[in-house]
Amino acid sequence: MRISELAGRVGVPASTVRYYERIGLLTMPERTESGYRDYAEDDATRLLFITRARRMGLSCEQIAELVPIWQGSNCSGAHERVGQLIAQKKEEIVERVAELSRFSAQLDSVRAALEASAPPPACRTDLSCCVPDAGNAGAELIELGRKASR
Amino acid sequence: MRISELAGRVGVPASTVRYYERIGLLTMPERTESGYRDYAEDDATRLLFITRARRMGLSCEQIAELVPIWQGSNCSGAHERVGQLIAQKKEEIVERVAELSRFSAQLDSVRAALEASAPPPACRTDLSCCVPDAGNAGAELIELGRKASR
DNA sequence: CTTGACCTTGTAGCCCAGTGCAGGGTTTAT
DNA sequence: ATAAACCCTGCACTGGGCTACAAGGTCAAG
Repeated sequence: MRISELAGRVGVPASTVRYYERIGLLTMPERTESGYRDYAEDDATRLLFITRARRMGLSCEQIAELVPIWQGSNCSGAHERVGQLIAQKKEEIVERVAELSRFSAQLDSVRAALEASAPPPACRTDLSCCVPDAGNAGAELIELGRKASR
Repeated sequence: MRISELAGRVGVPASTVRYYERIGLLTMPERTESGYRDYAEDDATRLLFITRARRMGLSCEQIAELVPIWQGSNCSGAHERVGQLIAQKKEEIVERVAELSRFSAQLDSVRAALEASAPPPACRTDLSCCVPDAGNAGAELIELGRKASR
């Protein structure tokens, strides 16, 4: 498939695909007679992995380290390195989740404070005040955090 | 307290504190006779909030929107807006946590695949070995990926 | 056989979030 | 009273991750 089809499927601009190739995140694809890039299905999968990892806040450099492992393509001495890397990533994730739940708690307390301080009538003209419960997201977060850390 | 003490407490360079002031994330503090910035305790709390939010991947712009709310300082018509914003942020957080835990699971399955395939001794010297069960791990990742995207 | 949509390379530019001077002034310790 | 350690402003620069543009080649439809 041509570059714009690949890009379109995954939802990134073609320029980004070329950029990923340039920095080595995507391998150089086959070329047609006339020099057009010609991608295989695998490339779509790989690009998808990359874009997801990006959305999760991994840098291109980190992804570059992860991709060959994900594709199971690098050998010699990789085993312990991989274990190391994965353990490290998971630690980061656990820490991140913990921070997220703390942040969520902060947000909760702000809302609680706002609701507790009966909004002075002056404050609003009418506006049936203050959001209904935004869900027990806090508890859910902690639960998720525990799962993630196992 | 002076800028470097504030910065030191929160663990950022003083230059970053000045930067946050410049872009409006931190309000301009008192000044000493000689023009030095002179911070109060509150500023430390606020800076901490900011750095946490940054570490969680919020942009400075998003934080700028959040900070005045967090400090409960803007009234008139803020109530429903606040609730909205907080609910939205929390949704984002929940989604983010979910993604993180899915990613963590992906990493687990990669490691599991690697460990299952007892590292062949040949692997050390012979570059042609390459992780046997890689294909399987890949499939699993794609499966996980599909789940994630739903 | 031309028009328009695609592709190529290369280089340059953008935005964000800082970071690092230069060229000064101030405070504190010895 | 002098050195070290801080502080000030302003401006330039970096690095990551794209994104746009120029100048051209390819290809299918009308």
